[in-house]
Amino acid sequence: MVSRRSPKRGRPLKDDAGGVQVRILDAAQQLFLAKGYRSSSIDEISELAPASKPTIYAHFPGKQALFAAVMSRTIDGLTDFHGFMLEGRTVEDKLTSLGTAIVDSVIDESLGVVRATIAEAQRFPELSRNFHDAARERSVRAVSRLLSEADRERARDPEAPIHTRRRQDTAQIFLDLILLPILLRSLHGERPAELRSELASFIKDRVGFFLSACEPDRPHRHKRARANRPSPS
Amino acid sequence: MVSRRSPKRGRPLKDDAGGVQVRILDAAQQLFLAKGYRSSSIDEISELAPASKPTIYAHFPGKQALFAAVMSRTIDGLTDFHGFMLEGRTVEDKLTSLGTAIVDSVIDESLGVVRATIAEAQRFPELSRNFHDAARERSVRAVSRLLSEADRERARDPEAPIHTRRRQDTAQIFLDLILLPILLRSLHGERPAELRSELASFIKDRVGFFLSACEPDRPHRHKRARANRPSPS
DNA sequence: CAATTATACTATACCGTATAGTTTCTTTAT
DNA sequence: ATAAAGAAACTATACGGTATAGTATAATTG
Repeated sequence: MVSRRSPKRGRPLKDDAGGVQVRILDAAQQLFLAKGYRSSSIDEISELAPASKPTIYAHFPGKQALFAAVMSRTIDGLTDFHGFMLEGRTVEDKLTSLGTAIVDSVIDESLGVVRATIAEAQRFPELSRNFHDAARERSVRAVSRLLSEADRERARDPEAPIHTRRRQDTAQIFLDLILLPILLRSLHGERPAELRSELASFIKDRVGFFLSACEPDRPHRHKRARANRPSPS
Repeated sequence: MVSRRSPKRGRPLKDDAGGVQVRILDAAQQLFLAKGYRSSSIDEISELAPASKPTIYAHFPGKQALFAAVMSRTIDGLTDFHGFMLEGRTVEDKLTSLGTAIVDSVIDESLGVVRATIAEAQRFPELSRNFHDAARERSVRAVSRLLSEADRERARDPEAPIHTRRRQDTAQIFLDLILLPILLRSLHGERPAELRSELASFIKDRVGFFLSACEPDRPHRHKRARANRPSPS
């Protein structure tokens, strides 16, 4: 009984771009992110790669190391929002488009990693912490830069650099207001299709709230229209 | 060779308050929440309860059912913030104490359930969804009520009921601004000790931002300090 | 020679069931 | 009443079957 499925054996072809290691990482990533660490077996990875088990152990000392390698690689490949551009005329439009782009990107790319790092926070504490810290820092940096840009466009105000620190806090708030709620719902299994229907109005709402706090002179859409407000006392 | 460890065997005493079932659920909860579904074995649970394996299977049809039972019970036992009171003189103080209480409560009670429901969102989709939806709804309801109260105390304004819907949105924002970031950091393994040091200033900051958006006339602490603020042009 | 494959193997872990024995509560017969 | 019989709930232990991490061996190919 010879090989039954694939006649491919022995040394890999010279042009096996990337090679076995990448195939192993790809397969492992797919399974780990979909089913978690404990429920993904080396045999499955071996079959999916495809790569024989000994080969896997030749490249990685064990399952844990493979998981760690997969996660680092996945994290490195995540979008960092630095390429995003601000579209729209008003500040509100700009921020809405930014929020939408961020949410979309995270929903299609990062859900698996986030779930995996949270699920395995006990088994791989350092990995989980590092991922979260790195993701936060990178996203805050990028959003912070974009917020500065929006601000600079709106009113030429060159005294900005002083508030760099504060501006990062503001960027963090922007992300927490818009991205986190959606992220949490997605992590709990809400399907993208259901989300998308509410997304636009949700983001618009949150951007409105965000601007209410940032722009003192802005009419306050959130609580109640200014006109209706009787002097409160 | 008779029983070596515990002489307790056979039919349970009539006043065996709670009984084996509770012991099983307790043990299962401890393990499931700490190590996840796949990494907790029935044998371990049996040993920890303590309860023999047949007994476990007499009470629950299988591991999945046991997990589901554990999660429902855990969810039912979660604090729903309804007993919380508003302390402090100013609105700011009231909201700060509310935020602190909520964050504290979630950090020491709910982390495990949240992690588990997220981790097993693929295996138990309904459970995960239901948990998230219920938790959201309950917390929003409670916070919403407390916000109304704070508002009513501040300015006697009995026209409130009209804005019920909006007020729930506001409560949701309050939670998203204050609870979610801390929750996410905790889920990624940040130790409570590290968090506590920043907590006070973080919550104060977020409450400030929240109020900036809600109270039009409020001085905007967020953007720049009140004292430092030169008339902004 | 170097990388890889197929295959078989070891050792363990785990779910779920089966068997037999123990203790306590409840019912029934006297 | 009280003793015997039975039912109920549990324990300890072992077993079947499967899955899984990791290793060993020999064959194959560039």
